Amino acid sequence: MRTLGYAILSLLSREELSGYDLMGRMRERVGFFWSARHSQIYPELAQLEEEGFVTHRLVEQRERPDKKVYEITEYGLAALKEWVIEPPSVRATRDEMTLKAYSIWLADPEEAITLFREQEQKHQEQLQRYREIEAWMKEEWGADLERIDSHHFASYAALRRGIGYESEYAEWCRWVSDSLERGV
Amino acid sequence: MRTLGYAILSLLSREELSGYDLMGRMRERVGFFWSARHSQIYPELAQLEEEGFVTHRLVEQRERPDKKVYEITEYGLAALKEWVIEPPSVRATRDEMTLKAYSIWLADPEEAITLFREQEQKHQEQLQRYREIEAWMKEEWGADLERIDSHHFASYAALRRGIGYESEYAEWCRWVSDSLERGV
DNA sequence: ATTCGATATGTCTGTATTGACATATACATC
DNA sequence: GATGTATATGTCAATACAGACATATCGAAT
Repeated sequence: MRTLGYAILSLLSREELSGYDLMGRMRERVGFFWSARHSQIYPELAQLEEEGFVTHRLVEQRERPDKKVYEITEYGLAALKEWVIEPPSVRATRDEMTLKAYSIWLADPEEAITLFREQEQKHQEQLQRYREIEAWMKEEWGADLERIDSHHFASYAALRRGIGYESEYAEWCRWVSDSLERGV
Repeated sequence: MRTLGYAILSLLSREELSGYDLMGRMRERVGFFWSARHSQIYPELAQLEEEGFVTHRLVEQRERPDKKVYEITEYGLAALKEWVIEPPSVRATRDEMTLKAYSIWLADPEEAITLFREQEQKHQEQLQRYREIEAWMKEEWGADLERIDSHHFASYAALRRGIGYESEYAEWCRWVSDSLERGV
């Protein structure tokens, strides 16, 4: 199956969601390591349903347009459980900034410094947002964060990756811009 | 222009290469942050030539099949220099392991531990390879690594990102598997 | 009344990327 | 002579993904 399919199942295993709400959850919860536009999500939901991984029911609403609420099936949950412990499909890491760094010797140092300082700032800001969520999780969920069969633990594990990633990225940007500044 | 086009230009700005040799260089030098199959590289070279960024000449060989050797043009070098200091196009980070971690609460702990230990090992091994290259660079290039207009500095800057990335990834995998083991 | 924004669900086209298919040369080994 | 491997260059089909196009409901504000 498609990784996007599992990303959707991973959200539906926690709560029932409409396509629209799924978009929001995707952005909030798993957006930093998997994302998709609605133009990809709606067809994927249809296919998941065709394959028997999810079902939907129509929910009529008074104050908003009606919606289709999707629920994971037993079969879908079983597929998700299997996928979780399988080795990941080898997928090339692609990072444009590292590629730019590889050609940084051709650049005007001042302009390169500006670029890397800006990027450092962006990753620093994202890191800050994650740290705030981390503080909130610890406050709100407490000891649940250590219960490995709790979805709170799983959320925290993913967040830790976000923190580590942004932290390392910001540090690297700082190292590059500092090196450029020393070399000017 | 396409990022792959710049990846190719970044290699051709350092040396002339045939499509086949470009494949090799791509794998060795920038493979960990940008990669492509030959089925993408050959058409890309043709398009870069059509757009005036590169030119090629035929080189006849005796002990091997003949080849097309590509060279970056002045125009191509100017385009590369501009691209290097431009902010990167926003590209979604996608990481399947983090997505799996988000659903780890559904998994059998023993099997999850195996998965994350294996992944830790893989990233640790890659980190080791990078550290060896780092040692070689320091030995071989010495003070050049601090000359910001030297391509050796740029190579080192990219390598540092690889080291940071793998180091952080391995550490995260270890944290996850240790947490799972404590929780069993 | 109209306009705007949030909610809600879709389709379509183009590009990026992978994996398979396809072909040819030259050397080394069996 | 046959087989395998590295070198060398391509095409083609399918999938993944982004961005644009398209439509409709409902509440709030003008």
